[in-house]
Amino acid sequence: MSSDPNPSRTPQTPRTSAAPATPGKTRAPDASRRSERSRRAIFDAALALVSETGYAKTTIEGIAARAGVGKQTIYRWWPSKAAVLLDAFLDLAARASEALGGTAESEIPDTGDLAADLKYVLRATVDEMNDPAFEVPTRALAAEGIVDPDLGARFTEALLEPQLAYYTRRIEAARRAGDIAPDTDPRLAVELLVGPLHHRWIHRTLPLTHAYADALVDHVLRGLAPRP
Amino acid sequence: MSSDPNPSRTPQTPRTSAAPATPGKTRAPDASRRSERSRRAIFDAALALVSETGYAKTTIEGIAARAGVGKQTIYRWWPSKAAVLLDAFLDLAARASEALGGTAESEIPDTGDLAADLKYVLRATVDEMNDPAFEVPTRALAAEGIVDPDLGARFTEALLEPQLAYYTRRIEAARRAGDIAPDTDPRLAVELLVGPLHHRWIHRTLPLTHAYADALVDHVLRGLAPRP
Amino acid sequence: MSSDPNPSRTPQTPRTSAAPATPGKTRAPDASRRSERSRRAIFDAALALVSETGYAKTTIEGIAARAGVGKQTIYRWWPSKAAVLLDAFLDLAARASEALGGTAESEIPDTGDLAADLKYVLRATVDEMNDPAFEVPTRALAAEGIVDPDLGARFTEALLEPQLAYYTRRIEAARRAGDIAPDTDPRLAVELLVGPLHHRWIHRTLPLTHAYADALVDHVLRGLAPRP
Amino acid sequence: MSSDPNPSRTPQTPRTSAAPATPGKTRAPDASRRSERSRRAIFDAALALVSETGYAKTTIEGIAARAGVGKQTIYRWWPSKAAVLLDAFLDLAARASEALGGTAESEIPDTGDLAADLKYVLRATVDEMNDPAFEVPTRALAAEGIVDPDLGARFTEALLEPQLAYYTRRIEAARRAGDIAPDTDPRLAVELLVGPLHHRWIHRTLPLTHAYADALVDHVLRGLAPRP
DNA sequence: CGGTAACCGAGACGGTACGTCGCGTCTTAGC
DNA sequence: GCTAAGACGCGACGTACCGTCTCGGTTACCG
Repeated sequence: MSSDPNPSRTPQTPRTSAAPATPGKTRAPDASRRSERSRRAIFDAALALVSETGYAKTTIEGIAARAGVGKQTIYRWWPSKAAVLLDAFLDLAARASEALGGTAESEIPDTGDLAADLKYVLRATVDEMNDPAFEVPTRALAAEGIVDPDLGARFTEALLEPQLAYYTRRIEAARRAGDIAPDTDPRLAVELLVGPLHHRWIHRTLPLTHAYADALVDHVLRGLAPRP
Repeated sequence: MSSDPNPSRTPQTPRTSAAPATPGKTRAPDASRRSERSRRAIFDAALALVSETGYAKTTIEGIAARAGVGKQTIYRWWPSKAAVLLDAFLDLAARASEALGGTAESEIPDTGDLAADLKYVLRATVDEMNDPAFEVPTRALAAEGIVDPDLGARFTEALLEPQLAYYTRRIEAARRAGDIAPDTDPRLAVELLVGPLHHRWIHRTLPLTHAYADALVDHVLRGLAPRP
Repeated sequence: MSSDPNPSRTPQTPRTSAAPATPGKTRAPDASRRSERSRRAIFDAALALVSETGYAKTTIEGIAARAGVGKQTIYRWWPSKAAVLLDAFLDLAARASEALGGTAESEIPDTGDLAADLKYVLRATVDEMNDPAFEVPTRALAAEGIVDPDLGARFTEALLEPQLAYYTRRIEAARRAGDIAPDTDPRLAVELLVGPLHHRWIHRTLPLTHAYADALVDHVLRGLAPRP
Repeated sequence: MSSDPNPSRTPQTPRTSAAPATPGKTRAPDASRRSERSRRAIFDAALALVSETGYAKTTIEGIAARAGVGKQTIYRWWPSKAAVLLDAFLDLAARASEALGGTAESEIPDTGDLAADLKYVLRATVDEMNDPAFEVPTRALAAEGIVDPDLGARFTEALLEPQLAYYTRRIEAARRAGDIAPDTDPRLAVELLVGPLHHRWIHRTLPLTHAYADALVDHVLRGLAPRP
C-alpha cells in the first residue's frame, strides 16, 4: 500500500464508477485535470476544522473558506461532508503509515507467543482510541456510518476491515501453529477481541486501559485453547 | 425499577438538576405546569417522523408541526433533537414494558442451564436489532451519543446499562452456582457477549443471526468454564 | 382639567363603551375593582422603556415585567401597545400640568400684542419639540397614529386638538380686537402657524429654532393683516 | 435629475458608501452580480403586499415568498422592511415619471400667474394624498421615518426635498419677476404652503380638498405680496 | 498558435431549518 | 374576580448552510 505511487486513492467520481460518459444528470468531471493543490487544502482544512470545532459544527462552506477553495470544487468531487472527511482521514492514515515504515506497515508481529502478540496490538489500539487526534474524526465517521449505510460501508471497507484482516491472519497462523483449537472460527475470534474494546469506546462505559486489553486477550484465548 | 411504573417521569429540566434557582442563562420553566398532552404529542410525532423519514430528515420544526405544538414548547423542555428522541424512546420502552407485565419485566430467566438462558436472550436481542421499528431510532441515538458525550451518557445510563445489568445478574448467579470459574469478572464476561454483537450491528459487517448468537455464547462460555 | 379629581382619565374598556354587560366576546372587566397600583406601574414602565430603548423595542412583555405585573393585566385594559403609551403620555401630561399651576393651565396669554404672544408660545413649542423627554414618545405616537387611524384619532383628539384650540381662541380674540382681517378663517390661520413647525419637526429637514418661530409668526401675520 | 432616466439606480450597498473594503460585520456583497430579476420581483411583491394588507402586516418573509425569492436575498441588499419599501416606492415613482414624459418631469409650470400655478400643483398634491394607491405606502414610510432617523433622512432626501425644490424654484422665479416681496425667504414660503397640507394629511384633522388648497395659496401669497 | 473547453475561486441565488422573541390566549394559585 | 406568573400555539425574525448556478480567470489540450 505504501508502494502505491498514486496519492489519489480513489478519484471518487461523484456519480458512476464504470460508465465513462454518463449521459445522466451531471456528467463526471475530468479527474486528470483535477487540482492536487485544492485536494490537499480541502483535506487539511477538513481535518483541522473537525478537530477544532467538532464534526457537527464543521460545514462544507467552512471547509471551502478555510481551504481557499470554491464550494463547487468540493461538491464536484465529493457527495457529502462525511465523504470528504472519510477521504481526508484515509489520506491522513496513508501518509502516516507511509511516513512510518516501508513494507510491513502494521502487520501483527508473530513472535510465537500469541497472547503477547495480541496484547501488544490491542494495547496499541487502546492508545489510539484514547488519542484525541484520532478520536474526534473517528467518532464522527463511525457515527455517520451508523446512520448512513453507504458511508458506513465505505468506512468499514476502507478502515475497519483491513485492520480486522491483520487479526484474522495472526489468528490463522496461530491455528496452523496449533496454539488454538483447530475448529476455531477466526472471524468470531477476532470479533471477540475487538468487539468488547469497541463497545467500551463507543459507549464510554468504562475506561479503556492496557489492563483491560490484557484481560480481554486472556479470557478470549482461554476459550480458544485447543482441547485435549 | 420494575416496581416503578413510569421510569421516565423526570420532567427533564433543561438546565441543572439540583440547584433550585439557576442563575444561568434562561431560568428553568415550571415543570408542574407542563402540558402532558403536548409532551405525549411530541413523543408520538418524533417517533413517527424518525421511523418514516429517518433521523437526519427529522427536524424540530417538523416534530412541532406534526404534534400541533409550538416550537418553543419543544425548546423549553429539551436541549436538542436527540434529547427529544431519547426521551421519546425511553417513554416508548417504558410504556411497552408496562403493557407487557408488571413485575418481572425482562429479567433473564434462570433455568439452571446458563448456555441456554444466554442464547435465549441473545437471540431476542438479535431479533430486536433486526427489527426496523427499533433499529432506526436506536441507530440514531447511538450515533448521536458517539459524538455528543452528554447524550451518550444519558443513552448509556438509561438504555444500555440497565440491559447489561440483566446479564450481569445472570452471570453472577451462574458463578455462585459454580457454572463458571469463580474468579470470573462478570462485567468482562458481559462485554464478551454483547460487544461482538454490537460490533456487527453497528458496522454491518456480517449478518446478525441466531446461529451467530449461539456460537458467541458457546465460545464465551468455553473461556469462562471452571478449571479443574 | 386639573380640576378633574379622577386620575383615570378614561377607563378604556377594551370592547364596548356604552353597553354595561356585553354578551359578546370577552365580557368587559369591572373597572371599579381595578388596581390603581398596577395602572401606575404600567405607565411608569412604559414611559421608561420607551425613552430608554425606543418605541419599537418596547414590548408588552417588557412593560409587564418591568412593572411587576401580569401580561393579562395589560391586555385586559388596553388594546395595543400604542394605546398604553398614549394613556401613559396623557397621564404624564396631566400630572405635569397639574403640578405646574392651578387653573389657566396653558392658555395662550393675551397681552394685546398678537405677534409677541404667538412668538412666545411657538418658541415654547419649539423647545418642547427639541426636548428628548417629550420627543421620543411623541414621535412614537405620531408615527403610530399615521398608520393606525383609530389611534391617530385618539391622539389627535386628546393631544393635538386641545393644543390647537388655544391658538384658535387667541386668533379669535385678535380678530375681535381688529388685529387681523375680519374674514380670516381662524382654523386656517392656526394651521399656517403650526403646520410648518410640525413639518420641520417630523421630517427633520432643517433645525427648529426660536428665530424660525419668529419668522413664521411674522410671515403669517403679514398675510392676516387687516386690509385698509 | 430630470435627465437621469433612472434616479434610483444606486445599488444600495447595505453598509458604507465610500469605504471600498469595510472592516465591519459582514462585508458588502458584490453589486455587479446582483440579480435584476429578483430586485424587480421584490419591489413588485413589496408594493403589492403593502397595498393589499397594510404595512404592519407585511413581512419580509411574505415579500420573499411572494417574490419567489430567498429571504437572504432581501437581507443581503436591504437593512429593513422599511428600506425595501422605500426603494420600491422610489422605483415606482421613477418608472412612473419615466413613463410620463422625458424631460420636464414634474416641474411646476410658470404661466406668469403665481397663484394659479401654485393652486394647480397643490390641487394635484391633494389628489395624490387622497389616492389610496399612494397613501398607504407613503404613510408607512413617513411613519417609519419619524421614528427611524436614518430612514427618515433617506425618505426626506429622496422624496420630499426634490418635491420641495420644485416649489422653491417657482418661488424664486416669482421673486425675480417681482410677484412677491424681494426679501422673501423661499424656503419658508414653501413650508408655509406645504406644512399645513401635510399637517392635515398626517393627522387627519380635516378633509383635504381643492378648496383648502386654494385658500392656502391665497393666504400665503397675501403675506408674501410685495409691499408698496 | 489561437480556440475552446474544462477546472477553479468566488459568491449570489432559492431554499430549509435553526433557535429566539414576542404576540395574544389560557390556566393556575393567591388574595 | 382581579392579580402575578407564565405555559401554550403561533408567526416572524434574522442567521447559517445547503446544493445549484453563474461569472471572469487561468490553464492545457487540439485542431
